Amino acid sequence: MPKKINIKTIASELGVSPSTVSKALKDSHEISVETRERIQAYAKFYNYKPNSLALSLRNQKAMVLGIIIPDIVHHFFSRVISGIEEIANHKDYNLMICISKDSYKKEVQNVEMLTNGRVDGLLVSVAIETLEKENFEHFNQLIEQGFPIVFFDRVPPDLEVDKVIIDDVAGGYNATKHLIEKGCKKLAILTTPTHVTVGVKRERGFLKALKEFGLKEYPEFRIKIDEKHAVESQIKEIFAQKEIPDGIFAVNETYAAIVMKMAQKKGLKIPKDIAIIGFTDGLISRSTSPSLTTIAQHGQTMGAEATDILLDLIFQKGKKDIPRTTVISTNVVVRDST
Amino acid sequence: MPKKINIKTIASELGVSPSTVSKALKDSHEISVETRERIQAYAKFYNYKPNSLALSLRNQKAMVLGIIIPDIVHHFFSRVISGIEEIANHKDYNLMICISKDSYKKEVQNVEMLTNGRVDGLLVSVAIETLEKENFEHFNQLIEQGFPIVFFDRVPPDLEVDKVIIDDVAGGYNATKHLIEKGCKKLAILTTPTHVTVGVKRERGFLKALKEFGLKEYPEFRIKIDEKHAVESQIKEIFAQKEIPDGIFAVNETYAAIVMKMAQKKGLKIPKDIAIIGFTDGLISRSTSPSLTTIAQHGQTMGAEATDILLDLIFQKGKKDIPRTTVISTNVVVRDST
DNA sequence: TTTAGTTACGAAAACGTTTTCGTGTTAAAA
DNA sequence: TTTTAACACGAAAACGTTTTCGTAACTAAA
Repeated sequence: MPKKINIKTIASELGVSPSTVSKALKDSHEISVETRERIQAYAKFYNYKPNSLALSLRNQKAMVLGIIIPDIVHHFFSRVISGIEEIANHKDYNLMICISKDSYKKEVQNVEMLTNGRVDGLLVSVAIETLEKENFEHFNQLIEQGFPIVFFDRVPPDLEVDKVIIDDVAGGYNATKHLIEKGCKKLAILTTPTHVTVGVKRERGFLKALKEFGLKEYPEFRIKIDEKHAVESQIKEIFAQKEIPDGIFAVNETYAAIVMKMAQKKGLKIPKDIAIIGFTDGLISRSTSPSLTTIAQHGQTMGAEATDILLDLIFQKGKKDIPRTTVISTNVVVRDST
Repeated sequence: MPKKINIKTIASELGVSPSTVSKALKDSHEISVETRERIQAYAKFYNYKPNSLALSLRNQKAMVLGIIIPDIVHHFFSRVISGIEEIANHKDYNLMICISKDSYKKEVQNVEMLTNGRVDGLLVSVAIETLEKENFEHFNQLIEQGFPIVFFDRVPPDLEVDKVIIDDVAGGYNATKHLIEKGCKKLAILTTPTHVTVGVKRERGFLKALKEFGLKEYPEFRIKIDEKHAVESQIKEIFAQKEIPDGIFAVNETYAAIVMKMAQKKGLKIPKDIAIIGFTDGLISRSTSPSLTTIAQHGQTMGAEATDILLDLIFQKGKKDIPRTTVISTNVVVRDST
């Protein structure tokens, strides 16, 4: 098989100019039928494909969307990407994915590398370290330049920018409400440190539900889990009290699965002695025994929605609408743990 | 903030030529110290970043690696990508990910789109449909052109090309051996249709172990699951026999989790009545009750290994070594289901 | 026969870089 | 004073396209 071929070689090989070749390949009527066919046949035979880089440079369009996520080994993010891919693919856009590993530095690097002509727009879920630092300068510059960008899931709190988020407060509220409706009175929550926005919001929904239904708050049943240390030993606190809760809301699947196992090890029956509800309807929820009632997050929908917005932004570049925040609602998936 | 700036604007703004700017930014000693500093200061102030497309076009290097995978919502593939990312990132390469959705057509499109200057090399796990069709023409062309390409996990069987695979036969063998050592005599296997190479290989290992240890084969306990239909009803066959098996080898995590639940529903104790072993050490295995003994696949290692090979290929472009097949070994992760 | 209008193609610029090769100026050596 | 060398910069080509504009040749109308 011969090496990769380009317009210039076709031109010189066929004794015409590059312009003629370019036009012929686009079926321009500027070129005579014979010449056109001759060129097209040659191109087909040698399997000519235009160089994307040259095209992008010329057209000032990369036909690529950039994604920056904290982690890829993560069911929810995979689903989001899947949603993004679906929409992007439909409009002939391709994906360039970078992983920040929740590091501020890597995120800054990723942003810089992607926004220099490589991509036409950016979909970002912010790194935890960035959220802790509260330093969004790298995004600010882009936004002021009018670079198309949409944030999803983990978003910078006070930035005037398009966002797609899960309705975490409502999710937390509904999860709690579900537990209460199942008859739980003493509720525990396994949540995250305060800088993880989603955890905080779910917790807020939890508290809201408690208040609304007139249930007591048990501070000793509110565990903020720091993943830097052993998760189990932190959860153990719940069972160390003289009175254990009769319902647990875990702000993610993993915590829910862990606490379920720990409870079972203590001889507690689920949901009879303790009901457990998780967040994120991933693979884990289905495979625990009993299977886990959860709040489904619809990551795919989130990805699709964010991409729709981004493509709008790219398309109507220039005239900027005011940024909007889109909320993806959740729903309770009832299984056997409640 | 001003708009994005480039070398030309810097040049005209500062009354020098583009060449001077380019050299100054690279600290060339061809340019006087004052001019250099003037240009660098200006560039820094206006946050100049070179356009990657132009660079790639000029250098004939994209500094991007292409990945084609069948699916991204898949723990194993996520891990592979994570491994790829780690190595690639170390060498300043970025990732462009395409998802074939196991469709032949999409895979061909992906290959074409990636290999036209956009990426310097390709990492591919082949779509199921392609394996069924046994049509690898789109890869053949690349290989003959000497385009750097490495296949992983799902590889084209008879192509002279670099591959990184899991030692599935050994994995299946070890899984089966483990069951036998635990005292199982009547072994069942939940496997895939014949065109899924990995399933077939794991099954081969299974059969090899049976033979070696002198155990009987039970054709009625060999279920080839077709995911196009309800998985449960196919598995049910196992329990419909008058004698049920005392050990089950599932060629993936999902089947293992499903059969475990079904067995439990029949009132069987695990591992007392039936031992179960899965394949792929993912999230599910940890969260079932009892937790699942599995064969760990080391997806991350596979990704890293494949990337190492690909980068070698890219680096020593031209002088082609003979293609090698690298085998990533597995190991048994013993948990509570056996 | 002149003019106007097609037809069919090529030259050149542009996208944003880098790099090779000149070249004009100045300073040092002969 | 002339030659040589170093210095500091610019022009231009190249990467692979597309597109605007120009124009030679031919055809048809006046």
